[in-house]
Amino acid sequence: MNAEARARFSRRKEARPQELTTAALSLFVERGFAATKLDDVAARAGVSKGTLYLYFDSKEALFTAVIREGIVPALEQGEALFQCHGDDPERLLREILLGWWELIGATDLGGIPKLMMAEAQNFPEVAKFYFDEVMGRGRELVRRALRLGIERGTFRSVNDELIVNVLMAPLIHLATWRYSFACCEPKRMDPRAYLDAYLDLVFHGLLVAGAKEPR
Amino acid sequence: MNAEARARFSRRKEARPQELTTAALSLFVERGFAATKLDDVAARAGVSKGTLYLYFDSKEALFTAVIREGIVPALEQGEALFQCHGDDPERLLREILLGWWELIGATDLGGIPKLMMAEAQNFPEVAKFYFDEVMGRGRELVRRALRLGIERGTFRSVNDELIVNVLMAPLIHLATWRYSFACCEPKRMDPRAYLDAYLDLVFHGLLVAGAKEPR
Amino acid sequence: MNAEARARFSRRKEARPQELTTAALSLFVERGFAATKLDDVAARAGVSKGTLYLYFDSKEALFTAVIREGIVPALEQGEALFQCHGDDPERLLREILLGWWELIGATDLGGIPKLMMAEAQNFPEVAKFYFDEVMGRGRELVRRALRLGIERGTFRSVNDELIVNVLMAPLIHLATWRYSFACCEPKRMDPRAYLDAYLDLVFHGLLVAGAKEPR
Amino acid sequence: MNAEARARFSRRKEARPQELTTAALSLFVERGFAATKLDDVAARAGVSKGTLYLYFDSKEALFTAVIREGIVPALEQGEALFQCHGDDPERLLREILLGWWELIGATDLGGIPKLMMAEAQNFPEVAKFYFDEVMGRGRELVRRALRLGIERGTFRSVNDELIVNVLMAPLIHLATWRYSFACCEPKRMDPRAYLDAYLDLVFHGLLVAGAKEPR
DNA sequence: TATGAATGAGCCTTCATTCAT
DNA sequence: GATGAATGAAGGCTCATTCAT
Repeated sequence: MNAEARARFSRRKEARPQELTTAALSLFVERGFAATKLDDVAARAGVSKGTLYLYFDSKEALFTAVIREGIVPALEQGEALFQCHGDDPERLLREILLGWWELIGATDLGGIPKLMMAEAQNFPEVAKFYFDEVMGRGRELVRRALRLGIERGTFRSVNDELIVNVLMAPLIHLATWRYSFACCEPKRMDPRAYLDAYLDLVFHGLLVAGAKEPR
Repeated sequence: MNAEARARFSRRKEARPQELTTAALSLFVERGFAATKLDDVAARAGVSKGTLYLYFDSKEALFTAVIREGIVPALEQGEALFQCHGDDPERLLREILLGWWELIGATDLGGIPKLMMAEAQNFPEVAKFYFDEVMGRGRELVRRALRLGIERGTFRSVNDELIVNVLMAPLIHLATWRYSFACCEPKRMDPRAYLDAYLDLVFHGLLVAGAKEPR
Repeated sequence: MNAEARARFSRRKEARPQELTTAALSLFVERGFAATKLDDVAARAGVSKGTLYLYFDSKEALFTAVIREGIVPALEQGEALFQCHGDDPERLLREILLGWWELIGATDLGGIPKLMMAEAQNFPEVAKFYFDEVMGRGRELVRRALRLGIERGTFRSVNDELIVNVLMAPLIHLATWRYSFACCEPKRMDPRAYLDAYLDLVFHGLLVAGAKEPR
Repeated sequence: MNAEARARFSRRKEARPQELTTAALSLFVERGFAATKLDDVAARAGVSKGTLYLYFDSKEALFTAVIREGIVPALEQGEALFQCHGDDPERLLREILLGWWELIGATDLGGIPKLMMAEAQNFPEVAKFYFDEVMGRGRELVRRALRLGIERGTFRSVNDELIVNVLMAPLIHLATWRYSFACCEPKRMDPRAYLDAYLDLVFHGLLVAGAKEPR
């Protein structure tokens, strides 16, 4: 085997796990874990059923990989983005929330919250990991922005611990929507308009009365 | 068998379907539809597996009944409650939102949104029914309160169609939480405190700037 | 369900495990454990594949039951038979050896030694049970007869512990033969003649020189 | 590549088949044919799984080779050894029986009888070959010694055809033991002591009454 | 009406076999 | 010749569904 061929081959081999988790994610989100057949996962990834087992020990191991390896990169990317905007709490918070949507909610990863909520009780260990490492880190970003705004007197003095959940809920809801009731709507909801209405409400609710209008 | 015994027996017989849907709901919510075994549903309802088929044609028919017969009564009860409070939009909206929590979110029915979201794509017809008849009617209640407040000049002029979703999301999130990540929390979130922070944010966001502080 | 029907039904149900272990034994002996399909076991027992799992948790549990429940009754029967012949060592030993053949070797149980030898390393726990509870008890019978003969001066003073194995080997060999090379023989070996030659050799080897000819 | 290296490499290449059959034999004996994975055979031989198929067409072909090529050389060696001792039947027979143990029973080949008995019905053609070419030739050696002894008046007039089987059984039993119940024994049986007890019994059983004590 | 033994289609998983490198 | 990734047929096991009682 010459070097080039090995390289191509090897590139293929290294890409396999992600090809498989991507295929698995889309089907798990669409149908749920138990209702998804590994045959279909393999077919969507363009390989045979047996190939799956070269990379994952079991269906459950595949699920774990889908969650663990799916979202951590996006999370790290997000954390990197929001480490510098230290001076304007409103802008910082707005960018974090919109950034979540653009980096996760609007992408293929947007189904992970739905999937993880549906399966949390069936996979307590994965749920614990997701709760601590994924949700925990995401919430910390939001909370720091809230605290900064409160300290600066830009935001009202809210309970940041609880408000984080309230703030995230409509975003998660919107992401989940695409994989649940979207097809029931006669005319599709425009995510952009939903986000505008959401941010408008949120910042009117957060900014202190005398502050200038939210942008 | 005397008349009283017959009556009790008959009451029992008529109660069977609901005993079964109740058992099924709790398991469907906990594990998901596909991962729930009819054996377990029957056992939880205290009957044998075969008995299930005297009342429901199939597992899917059971699911349909769980959704259709589970939530419509609560919905009707809710609609009846909120038909009269016509004069104070803020109080009306607050009571609708809190009422949803108390009548649905905090009860055994609180898992239905989670269940229905998870299975919407597997049961498009049930999802359509739920979207139109359950969510549609619930959203209509909220929207009417919003419109009233806007017309009266109590609320800012928001896009009521979109804001309804934003308003409901944190409530649904809280209800779903109990069946997903609640067990991951080191110290449990207090629903009452969450609701207070939520309503505080929402009404600060909705009331016009000059209006008196939300209660 | 009336009493008679229930009885017949119930008789059926109680007989099932043994019907299944009997079918399994014959196939395990014929093909080996790993090469035997549960489909075939079920078919031979006249039931469907799923029925097997009403009575045995797994293929391995079926194997365990085949061994444990197959041979212990025969063993107990054997022990009961040979508890009384205390006065004539030669006759006692002869009857024990022939009795083993008639009660086990020549019956459907005759394949168990072959099966157990083939699978001992795959099922160490079952092997331990078989070694201790089955072989151990069988060898003890033979050894007691040997000792009695030695004490009485009928048998030469041999190492009874080791000779037990030597004595049993040709019997086990004959039983195993039926499930291995029997079909390779152009003309079938006559078990009766084999046993006669075996006993003739054994008693000529055991009896003290001066003793009268073995019968 | 210099001549020496080529030679070593080539020696290696020619040794491959035997390295593979040796690895396969040990695993087949330990676990049985069906329960042995070719992955493990290849790993034990230090090659990759694909390499196996350069030398054997299928798993069954490997089994055939294990039996055919494994034991025939030992058999030929044995036949060569015992062609000359024509004058002393007792010594001849004793050396044949002990020779079988040392050449086959005590070596890696000792598991073949166990393996072949277990798989005879699954591989009728190999069984036929083994029965005719291996067992047949071995038995013939023993039978000739028996006949010689009977003709000379050293041995009693036994049915040599049947007694051959009786004589071989304890040896095969001892060889099989190592691969079955050996690990169940609290204290291991000493093969040498077993063989002594066995030969003592056998020759006391065979020699005519008046003959001098067996050695 | 109620039961629970029986069924068999279907899925996860394994592993002998192939083949591109 | 040697490798090991890929294949897919086959088998253990589950569970929704049926039906005799």
